[in-house]
Amino acid sequence: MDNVFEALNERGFIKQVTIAEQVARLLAEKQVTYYVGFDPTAPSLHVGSLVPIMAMAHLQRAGHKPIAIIGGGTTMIGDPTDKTEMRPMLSQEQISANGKDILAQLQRYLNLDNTLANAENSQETPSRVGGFFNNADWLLSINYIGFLRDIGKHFRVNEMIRAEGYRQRLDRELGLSFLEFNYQLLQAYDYLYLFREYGCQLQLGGDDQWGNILAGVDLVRRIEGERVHAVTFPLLTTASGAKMGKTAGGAVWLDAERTSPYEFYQYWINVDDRDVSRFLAYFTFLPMDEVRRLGSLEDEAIREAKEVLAYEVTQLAHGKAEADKAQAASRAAFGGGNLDEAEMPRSVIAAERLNGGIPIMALFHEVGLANSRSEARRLVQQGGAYINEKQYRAIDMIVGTDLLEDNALLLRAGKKRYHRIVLIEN
RNA sequence: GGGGGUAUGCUAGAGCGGUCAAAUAGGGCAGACUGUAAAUCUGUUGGCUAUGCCUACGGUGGUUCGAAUCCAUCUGCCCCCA
Repeated sequence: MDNVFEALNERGFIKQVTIAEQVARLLAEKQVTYYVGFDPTAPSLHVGSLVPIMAMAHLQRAGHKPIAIIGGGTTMIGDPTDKTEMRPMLSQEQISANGKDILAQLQRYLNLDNTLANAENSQETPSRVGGFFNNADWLLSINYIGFLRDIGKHFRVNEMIRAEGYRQRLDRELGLSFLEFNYQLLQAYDYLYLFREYGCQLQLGGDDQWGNILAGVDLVRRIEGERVHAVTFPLLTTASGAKMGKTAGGAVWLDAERTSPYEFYQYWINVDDRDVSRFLAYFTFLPMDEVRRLGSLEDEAIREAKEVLAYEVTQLAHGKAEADKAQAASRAAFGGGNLDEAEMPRSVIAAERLNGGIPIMALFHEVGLANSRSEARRLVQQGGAYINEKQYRAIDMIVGTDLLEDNALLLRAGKKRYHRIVLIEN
């Protein structure tokens, strides 16, 4: 095993560590079981989760054993650390359904045994294959009095309220419900449980989880007398300060249904110049030499780096075929390539509708390039509406068959959003 | 349990009873510039069968010719006292 810890550090994954030398040595000496928790409130992960996923993948490639858990139990509490608001409470069915989808996504990056999804697939289990669990499995059945006596007694309230996350909530007017106050205990208990059942010795998470993770570290030490470890990732923001992975239409999801490979690719190729080298280090497996080379490109040349970034990340998330298509489409749309071949959002309409003519506003609205007719109207008025790369500014424009090229129309809204309309007979 | 405060558009946050689809900022969108970048400038930002109409200012019900603005009540949140 090479030095993964150093590799992770070099790639920028490490923000805080319990004891760096110990963790580095541990990872160098033997196979370590490590875990990361994922939020199961949506049926898909988004690009923000790629940081922990990539870190896990690096570790697994280095021979260590991952465990991914979804917080079916803790989600029912709501982590007060993300002080914005309480997370929505979902039913257990919903959470485990989401969990299945999330597992499928994780499996693109990690070799995980899908105990949760379908048991039939468990052939031989190589030792590196990781696990995937829902902490509801052990949290839901907890006996209150027993938990208080066994676990609760190890937590000092004065210590807890001194912690940053809680203090903020207490200082502000938001307040903190008793329910939320218990979140940390449950997360700590997860760690204890995974240590006991699977010998898990390392938990990784976002830096906002530091306090919660340490609570688990302490709990294991107090009860089991064993030293386990914690590593946090820096919380990613883009160079312009926005939260990573947010875009006009909302989050950038890993699910191809929610964010098409093309859009996904576009997200990455459009990142701020200043983010390119960091992102290459985080989100691709390219050797650091290559990352540094690409990252040092300047001005126009940096587009090469962005293209590599977009291609690599898309390939990891959606596979080579999709990445190739997304790349071709992007080149076509922005590099003067062949737009006809390009893979882009498309829809079909009946030929006879076009014979009658369709108002331009209705057309842009219908294909989703505008959220309402009013928005479409604005788009047209402001010169953002193009058909076959020709701008149309008249709101009373009627689109008819005369505009067809190869039996299709290429709509464009603004600079970057394309949509192809293909005619079908009947 | 008692007293007080607050609830506005994507967010934050103004808003004399009429001239409020609602100031301002951020965000979004579009245009110019450019490298599918950043910064900057300009326009725009509820919906629609569109110089007008409809729906909106926590819910409901009132007062009024007329309410986001007044009253009652309900709900949520916050603060103080117990």
